[in-house]
Amino acid sequence: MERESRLAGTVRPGGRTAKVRAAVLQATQDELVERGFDGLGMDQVAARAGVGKTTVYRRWGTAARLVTDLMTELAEQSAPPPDTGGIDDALRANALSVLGAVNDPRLGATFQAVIAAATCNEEAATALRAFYTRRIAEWAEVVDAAVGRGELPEGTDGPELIRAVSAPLYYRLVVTREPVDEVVAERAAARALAAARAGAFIGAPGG
Amino acid sequence: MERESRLAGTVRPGGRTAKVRAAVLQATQDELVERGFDGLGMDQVAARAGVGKTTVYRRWGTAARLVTDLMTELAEQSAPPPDTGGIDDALRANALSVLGAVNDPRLGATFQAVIAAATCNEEAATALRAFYTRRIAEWAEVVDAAVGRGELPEGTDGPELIRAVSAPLYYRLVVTREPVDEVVAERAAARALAAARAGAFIGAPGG
DNA sequence: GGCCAAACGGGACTCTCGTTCCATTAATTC
DNA sequence: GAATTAATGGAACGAGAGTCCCGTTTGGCC
Repeated sequence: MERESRLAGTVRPGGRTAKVRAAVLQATQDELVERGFDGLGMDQVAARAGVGKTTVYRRWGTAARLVTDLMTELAEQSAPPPDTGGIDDALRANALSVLGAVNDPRLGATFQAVIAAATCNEEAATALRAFYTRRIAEWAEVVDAAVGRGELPEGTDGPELIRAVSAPLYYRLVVTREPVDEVVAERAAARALAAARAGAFIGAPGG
Repeated sequence: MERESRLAGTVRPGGRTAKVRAAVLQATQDELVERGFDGLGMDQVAARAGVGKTTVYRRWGTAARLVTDLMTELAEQSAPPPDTGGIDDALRANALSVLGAVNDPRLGATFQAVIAAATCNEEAATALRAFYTRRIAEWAEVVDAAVGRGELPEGTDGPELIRAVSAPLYYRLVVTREPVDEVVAERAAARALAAARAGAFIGAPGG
């Protein structure tokens, strides 16, 4: 059953409603760190936030929506890519920023939760895709600039190259569940760069 | 609460127990295709399999275990890598075999379910990791053979190269949820190969 | 074929999750 | 600051998932 909820776009911003939202999202993240996504109960979130469970159900409805709202909140706080330095530094910076996010206790737990929510909830999946589309587009500009400076072959597909940097990291995180450290991150950046320099990213229609 | 269940290693193989297991796993896969992992109910699986729900709870306990058992069953039916042809054909074959699995209606739904189960269940995660560890090791032998024939630089890390081929596919499947087709698969293989030829896979301690 | 152990099946039971109702509190408007 | 509207909170309710009990069926073994 679909429930009309405003989430971010509240009718009366600033005031009790905003306080409730902040408290609930905070409590959600705390619970994710301690119990993970499958252990996330609306009851416990409400109790932890000092809020009635009716309110949580009314405004979010499901655990997946709770996590989705938390992600969009955190997404607005992330830093933009740098526009200085060579492309090798930029790709390394990209890999390391992913690394920093997934290895941070709070962010990492949230990350895992969002991916878990996306695997069984279409709305969460859409939000996750939108987040990465924007993030990839931002970093792709850095690639375009590098192409303009002659650091990479003409026609190099920026979004594809950025995806190629983070793909190995997420593959380890989600599929094989191997630990991800600086060595893995830097190698991912180096390998993508090597393929790009060899012209392997030329001619792909961007997404 | 932990429940002792045998799953694959049944005390009395062949007979009623085996029939029940086959029927339940079949029903599980059918339900996954129709409803996905989050819509998987033990009741419905039991009913569909023509089996008492008590039996399903007794032997599997949770939906995650059901899916895990299904995966280990399917894992034993998968084809080994070819040992003929050049490394470029082999990597392409690897990417296309992943593609075939995730795009097959039944296998694809099961795949998604296993990953979903792994994100919120440690046992499923362990089974998934074990599956990929074995799969990667099998294909890494093909890489080693290519190194022996001089097709790739000495010291190329086989497991890492194989991971690099499938990583972009799973990244799309799980994280960005973009469609995965032959073009994407072949590009993934080509890019990994380009990086390998450039020596970007030399010197990584294998996993 | 008869005995025993193990697995299965049905039904009742409990408990958790999610919903509904309504009184209360806070924010906006005049 | 009084009226109005929207959001909150508590409590009771109902549905569904998971558990338990015990009688029945099946397969192994002599």
